[in-house]
Amino acid sequence: MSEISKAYEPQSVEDKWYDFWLKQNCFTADPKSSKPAYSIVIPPPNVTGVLTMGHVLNNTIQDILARKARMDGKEVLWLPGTDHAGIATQTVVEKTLKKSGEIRHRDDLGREKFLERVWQWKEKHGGIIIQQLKKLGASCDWTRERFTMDPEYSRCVQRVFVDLYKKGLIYRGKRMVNWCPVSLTALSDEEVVMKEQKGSLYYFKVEIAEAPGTFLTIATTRPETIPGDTAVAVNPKDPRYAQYIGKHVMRPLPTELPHEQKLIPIIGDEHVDFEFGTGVLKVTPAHDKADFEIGQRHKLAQIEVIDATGQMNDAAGADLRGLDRFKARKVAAEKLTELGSLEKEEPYTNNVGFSERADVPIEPRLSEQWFLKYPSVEMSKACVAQDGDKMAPGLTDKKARIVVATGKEISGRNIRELRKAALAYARKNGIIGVPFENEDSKLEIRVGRQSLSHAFSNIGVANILAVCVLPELIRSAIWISSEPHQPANPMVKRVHRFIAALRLEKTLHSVLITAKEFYDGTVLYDHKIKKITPGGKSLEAHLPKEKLDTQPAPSAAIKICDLVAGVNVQKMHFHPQRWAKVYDHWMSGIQDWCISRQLWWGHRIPVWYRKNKNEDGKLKIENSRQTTTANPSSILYPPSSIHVGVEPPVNAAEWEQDPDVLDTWFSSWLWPFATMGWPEQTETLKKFYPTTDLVTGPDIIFFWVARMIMAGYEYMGEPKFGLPDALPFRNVYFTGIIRDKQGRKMSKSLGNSPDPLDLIAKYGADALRFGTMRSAPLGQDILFDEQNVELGRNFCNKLWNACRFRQMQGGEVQGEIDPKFLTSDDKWILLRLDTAIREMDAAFAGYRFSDATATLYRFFWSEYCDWYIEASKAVLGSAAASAASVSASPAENPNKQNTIAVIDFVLSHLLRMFHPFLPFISEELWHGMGYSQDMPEKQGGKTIMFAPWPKPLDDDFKNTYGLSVADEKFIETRNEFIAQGRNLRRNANLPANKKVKFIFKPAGKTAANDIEVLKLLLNAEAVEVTPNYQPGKNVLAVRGESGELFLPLEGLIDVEAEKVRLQKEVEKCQAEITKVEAKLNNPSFAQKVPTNVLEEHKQRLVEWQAKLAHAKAALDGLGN
RNA sequence: AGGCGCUUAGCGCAGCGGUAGCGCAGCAGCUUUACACGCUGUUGGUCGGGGGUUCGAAUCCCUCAGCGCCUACCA
Repeated sequence: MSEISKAYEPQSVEDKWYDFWLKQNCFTADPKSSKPAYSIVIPPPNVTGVLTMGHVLNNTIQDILARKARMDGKEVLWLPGTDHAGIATQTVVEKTLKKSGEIRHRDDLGREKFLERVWQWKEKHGGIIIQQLKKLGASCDWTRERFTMDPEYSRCVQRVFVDLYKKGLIYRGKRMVNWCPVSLTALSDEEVVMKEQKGSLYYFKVEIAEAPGTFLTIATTRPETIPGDTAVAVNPKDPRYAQYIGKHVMRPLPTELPHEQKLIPIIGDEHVDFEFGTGVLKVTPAHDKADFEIGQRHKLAQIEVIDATGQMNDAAGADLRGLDRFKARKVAAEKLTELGSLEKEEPYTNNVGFSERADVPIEPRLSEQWFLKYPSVEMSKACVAQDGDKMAPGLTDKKARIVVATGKEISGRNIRELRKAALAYARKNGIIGVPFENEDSKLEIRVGRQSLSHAFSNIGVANILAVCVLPELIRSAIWISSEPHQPANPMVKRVHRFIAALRLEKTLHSVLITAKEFYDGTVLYDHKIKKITPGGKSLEAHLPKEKLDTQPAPSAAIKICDLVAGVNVQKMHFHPQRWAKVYDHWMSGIQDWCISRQLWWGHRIPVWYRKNKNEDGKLKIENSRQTTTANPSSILYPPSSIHVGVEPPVNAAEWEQDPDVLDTWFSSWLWPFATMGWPEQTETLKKFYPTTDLVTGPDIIFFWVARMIMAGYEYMGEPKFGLPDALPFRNVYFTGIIRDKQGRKMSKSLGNSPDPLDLIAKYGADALRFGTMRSAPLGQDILFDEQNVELGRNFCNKLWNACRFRQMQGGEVQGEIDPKFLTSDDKWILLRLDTAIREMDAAFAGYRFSDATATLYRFFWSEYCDWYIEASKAVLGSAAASAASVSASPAENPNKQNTIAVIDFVLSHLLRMFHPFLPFISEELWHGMGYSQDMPEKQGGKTIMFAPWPKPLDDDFKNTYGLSVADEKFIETRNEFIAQGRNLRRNANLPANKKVKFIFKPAGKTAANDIEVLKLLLNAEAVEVTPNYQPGKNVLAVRGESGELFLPLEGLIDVEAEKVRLQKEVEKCQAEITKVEAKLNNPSFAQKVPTNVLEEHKQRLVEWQAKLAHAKAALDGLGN
């Protein structure tokens, strides 16, 4: 680094070091290492995707975590890979082929040929995003790169399918699914986005067959589905219509049907909202989810009138047949008008589900699909730490008891409000039982059934101190335990969650709760013996039975508190934690997952059906796309006609494989362990599973995070892995969403999404990383502004030049600092470094990366460069002036040598703190400055990547070098003083380049160097030290702790500006004094306030009074 | 409709019970020998409105308003 350029040029540096790291295998993870493991799996990007700002944010965070962990001495695995992204990829390839005119439909090529083309596409575009990640500096272990359609990975997917099938969790069924008429596939609920659509609400009347002349009016947004109606529903409680239940109406469409086929029944169903529309609902079981369920309840027929492509079929009648569903809507409305049935049409806006990928309205459609009942739901739900969980450990302390014992009044205008307030209070303070309002609206603490319900729903398992389960619940609990996948009422689910939570405590894993124990009374979790105490005897002994339900008084509750404490479940943490609530909510209402997709690109379902010849010679194989039969129940195959297995059946010719593939997420959810060699117990799994952190966006919390947790429990929880916990990761960091300056989402159509590669080319990868991280506070969306990247670039340049400055002082790296020669500024910067390291550690502990960058920015720029470097010139400059030649050795001047040693000390720490954020420039300077030479080969000698993360300075260090808070305080007040001195110049209207003479009247003794620093930082011609100086007229003056500083104006400059400034100062002082005095004069203030605060205020008053006196004196000095 | 979050200087944010702060932008002045991708100084705020608790509120509570996100959706 002898000829170091004036500006940092990232382009020449970045590739060089990335290649170096790769060649030296710096990113590869060794499962045999004795170091503790740190692991993270990349959220696999779409294999054919390109890097977006979202990826930049996400992967920068992961890289920061990985690099920090390496410096902490961990064996780091950052496992990269890509996702085959079924629908997205297939759609892109299909579009491209159609665009080139090669095909009109994928059927033109056929499955095999089409897949060939997708693989070709993958080969061509698949590597792009990986290369881009490398540009960003991502330190992934590329030797372990995985793709979700790698042969081994595919095997994992099939194995899991087969396993879940055998467990009875995967079933095939004819259900209402979200059908995409463009992609021609079913979608999961998560792949459907709701959008507001303007349309019409059509009111049409139908005649009641049994009461000619009587009409019912129905409101609908979808008249085209009338031919599919098989009933009309009203709410049985609706007095207007209840009388008609059981009668029939004439369905107006299709018109050509004979009379008897137009008759459909009027049914009563609670689902009907009598406030909406007319209160009469047409029921189309084949094309609406809710209607389907009504149909199930009333055993209605299902008539499909819309085909897979969104066109009306024969059943829709002659008028609509062959029409597109939207066109058909208009035609149907016209038809109704013709029939005199349409009463009115009003504009109406409603939410319609859209296919996320194809961006067209989905069509609820009956079809045969594969479904999964999620496994390990209870464990997965309970393992994520919820808000307030952290209170659990302290719940047995006084705080928890006081809440109850004090019986604090909580008010509310009505019962509902009262309950809300009570719950909020309980949540905040820890509770025993749950505050509950009784018949007189008085608050009481109730232990019992109601409290349980509230406790579970509102406070979360971890905060519950005592739980008494009553018989009614107990039966439910047993039921749900034996039927884990049955839908259950909310109360039962809560109980179940509680039990799951108990089981998470290892000692409880095998505790069985018998029906008798439940039924006999109460079940308790006894914190002391860490057991559920059966039979409820322990509780009965302390609490008379009648108190349980009726007299829940605080005193009773306290007794329980002494005996029993809550369950503390803190396994996995979300950052920010509020996402845990979202997760919990979704897990509570979890629905079976439709896992089959009518696509070709993906993992083909490992199910084969025996070919059966019909009379016509055609193969009789269930094909979901052509099924129109109305059998809603799941289809059971005799074992001889279905084969489910990883391997195809023998006599393959007699079998036909299911044509469908699996949802992409059905492979992604295995990512944390399928990438590590599962189902074998590999070295990698042993060492690196569970992973430490996961970094992802909150938008895939359901798609991916939740499912990975469930898969983790289901598959890594097996005894053979011997894991204390099966969860796939310990922390989940949710990034914000990147938006543009105006707060809009980045999108291709808006063109507001910059290409990260352009930004890297323009500013450097480090600049992009730093700029992004600096503007990305935990838990908030990020407004992207190129200015941030520019700032990152400037920052790198500043760092570059700060190091350049050190280089220009010459000499070898100075390792030894001699306490004898430390200046005040040296001590100060060392103490500031200590603070910075501590702040960094705190920021990392809380995943607050923007705080970390703020600390780096402040310490390096505002403290090190602006103050320390400038002050150090007082020491360095004098020697430099006398020995400008290159050969001049700092050794000739021990003061200079020592200051350089401090600079080297600070910079070598600083570069390491920068490294996770700025990997390239920190590495370049690490070597360029020669800091690598002092380090052991494997700890920074070869690369800064493995240099140890700086530790805060310990007391030993501080004692050795005589660092104390007083040193810090001294420089800080000195700096304020200098700022005021500079302000004097400014107020005297002196141009910055004009050298003037200051007079300094020290308050105590002052080191010579401190005076020199003063001169330098004030840009003064000289600072004369005159202990007895008496300012005359027209002398500007400021006062600080170390003394007074004067600037004689010698009649050169007008003093008005300074007068104005001083006047303002006087006013400010007076205002502050008034404020403080007002407080101090308040008798209750002095009485009630803690003494330290009182002292602080008194001290403040003295300070402001002194300042005021000084300002007034200065004003007088100017001739007032 | 429910849930969550946000509202502090022109913009982006921090502070979360004890003298209102940071960065950017703005303004003024500087080729001060590391850096103009820089240096120095500096102007901007009754902390969304209202009420309450407190000796003391940007900070805690209630309430209203606006913005955003998520979940669920009524045909």
